[in-house]
Amino acid sequence: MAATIKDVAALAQVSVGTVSRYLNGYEVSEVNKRKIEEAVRRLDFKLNPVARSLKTSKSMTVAVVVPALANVFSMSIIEGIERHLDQYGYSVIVCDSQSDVQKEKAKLQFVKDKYVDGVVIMPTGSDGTHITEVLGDEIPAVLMDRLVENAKLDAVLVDNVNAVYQAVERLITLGHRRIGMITGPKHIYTARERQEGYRRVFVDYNLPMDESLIRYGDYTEDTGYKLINELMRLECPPTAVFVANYEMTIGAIMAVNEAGIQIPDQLSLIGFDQLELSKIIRPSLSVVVQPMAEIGQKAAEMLYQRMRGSHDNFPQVIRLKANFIDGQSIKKL
Amino acid sequence: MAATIKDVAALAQVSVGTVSRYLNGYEVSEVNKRKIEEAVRRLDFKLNPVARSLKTSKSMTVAVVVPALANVFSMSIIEGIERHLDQYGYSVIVCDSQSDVQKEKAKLQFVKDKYVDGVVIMPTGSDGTHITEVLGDEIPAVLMDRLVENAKLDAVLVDNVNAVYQAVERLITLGHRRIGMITGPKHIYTARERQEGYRRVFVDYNLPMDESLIRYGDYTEDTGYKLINELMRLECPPTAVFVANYEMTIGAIMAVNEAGIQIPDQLSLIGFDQLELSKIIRPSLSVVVQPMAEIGQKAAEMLYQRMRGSHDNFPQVIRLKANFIDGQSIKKL
DNA sequence: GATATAAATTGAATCGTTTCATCGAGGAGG
DNA sequence: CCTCCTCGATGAAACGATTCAATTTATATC
Repeated sequence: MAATIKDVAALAQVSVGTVSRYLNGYEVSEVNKRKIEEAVRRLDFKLNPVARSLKTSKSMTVAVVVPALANVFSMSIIEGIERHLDQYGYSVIVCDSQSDVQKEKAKLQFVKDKYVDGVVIMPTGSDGTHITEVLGDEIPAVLMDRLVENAKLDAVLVDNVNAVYQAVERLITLGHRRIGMITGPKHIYTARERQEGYRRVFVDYNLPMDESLIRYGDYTEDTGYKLINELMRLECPPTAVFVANYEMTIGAIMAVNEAGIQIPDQLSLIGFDQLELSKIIRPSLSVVVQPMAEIGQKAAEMLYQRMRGSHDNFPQVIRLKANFIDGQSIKKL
Repeated sequence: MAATIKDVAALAQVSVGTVSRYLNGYEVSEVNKRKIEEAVRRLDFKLNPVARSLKTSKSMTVAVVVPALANVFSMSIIEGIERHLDQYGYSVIVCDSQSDVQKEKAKLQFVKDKYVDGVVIMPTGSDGTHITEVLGDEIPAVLMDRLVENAKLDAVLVDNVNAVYQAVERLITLGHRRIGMITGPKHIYTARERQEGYRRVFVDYNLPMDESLIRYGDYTEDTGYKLINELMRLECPPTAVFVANYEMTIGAIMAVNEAGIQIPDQLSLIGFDQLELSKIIRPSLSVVVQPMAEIGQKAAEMLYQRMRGSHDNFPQVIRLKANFIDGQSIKKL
């Protein structure tokens, strides 16, 4: 059906080896070069990447494994990755681990078996044993957003500690003392970091910290809703709440709306991740936003270097800054 | 390095042909079956999909081409596709055409050259000539969300006409007559459909329609912002506005907030696409929501049938219903 | 037990590349 | 003129599976 390298060789009257050399950018004589180009054109020859992969064990494909595809965070990152790797001829296959470590492992095995050249992964658990276990060290992997234990890997992270620090510090300086925090599961890296940022403010300002004001959700809308209600029903409720991811922020806002709590008069609120929140909600919500496209781009860049065989200062950890966007959802006490 | 089918055959003392039969689910004698299973286990044998692809010309990969990755609509659909196709062992390559027909064509060529088994595409233009031109008819393709001219293809669409009809009808029955509409570019299928829904209500209710109240944006936040301002600055502004996609809805809400326009008292508003909008905005926004996951799932299902060689009633067009979610953003006049 | 039929097995050819040992031509140096 | 190099060209052997014609084995029938 489609022309093969043999057809090209035959038409150009050279050996297949020569055609292959030409196709892979090695020196061939001027005259052969012209003959081959002519033949390629006349046959509309396209190199078969599958056959090539079989020989080279390279697929020009990378995989991105995330706990969920359909959220702004994942997709912005994936867009960044796709855009960056596109220029080098790589394609990106996406995998949804559905926040399940078993599934994550299965997906890694799956893409490994498919001979992907690299993977960027947003791990779903705090342990990374299975990652290196499956991928070995032939397939480069880059972590993003979350660090894991028991796996030496490159990573692109956001400085959650200081992002949260900044937000909570703002609350403190405006006079808040009872500050609620709704964060993620203790076993997730980013959640721990965000919590640490919170803690540090209290330490640095030498203020007492009330552990009962920290609530651990699972990064879903439902828990955001539930936990803020818990906080507000305390006999001495917080005057401000910081919610440490997007979905939970949505849930919290819903709860607040339903309960008719006035923001910022009755409660100051800081959200996470989505600039839009600040723009469409009234009063405009103060939020911590992460540089999502940049995470994707940096991860892609790092992975690309590794796939090209560079082992410079491995494992490398890049930390990007998050921004605190001040809105009108904080009251000065 | 990794075990091959030959190693398995050698260890099990059968021919590679038999092993292959076993692996592909054909009948093998009980005793051979056991021997092969034993060998597979001991060697930790994994079938090499690349080698298989070379023989079968199937890559067990599909591509999804969308105008933009980083929006909820695309990603929800992709999630639906990935989830559905995962069970059959397919992987999903994502491609961002950046709303550029040229790039779309290039991406199609790219994935075709990679031997994908099928593609689902959300076309960026109204013409589909390049799609069939590139893909030929060996590679099945399914359109989603938008129909194109000059290409006979399966498609999964949303009944935009009636979704919009429902929303606008609601406004009419509540007494609104000057109803603004902010829709997409005239050359995009969904935009035309949404506009048609609007028009029909006026026809059916035998009411005069003011063309100047229909504004054509480009589905971005910016134009949503700009166009609603234009509408509100008319000497006789609309009492209600329907915004026909998510990004423009965001823009419109921003503009409304900035201008201090009270909803629904001074203006009734209906948004699009995102249930969240209804939940977090006060007063809760009435929205038309599309069944995004279902679009992905149906598209995947159709594509799967085609990839398996079924040609039943081609080209098949599936239309899904959108839902109108009533909020508190509409005032009874 | 002989024969016909069906089912399971074999092993080589094949898919379309890359790679590598080998070869030949042309140029430089003596 | 001869030898030594260098470089491009050659063609066959991989890569790891599937497939198919040919062959063996098992099963059924009389």
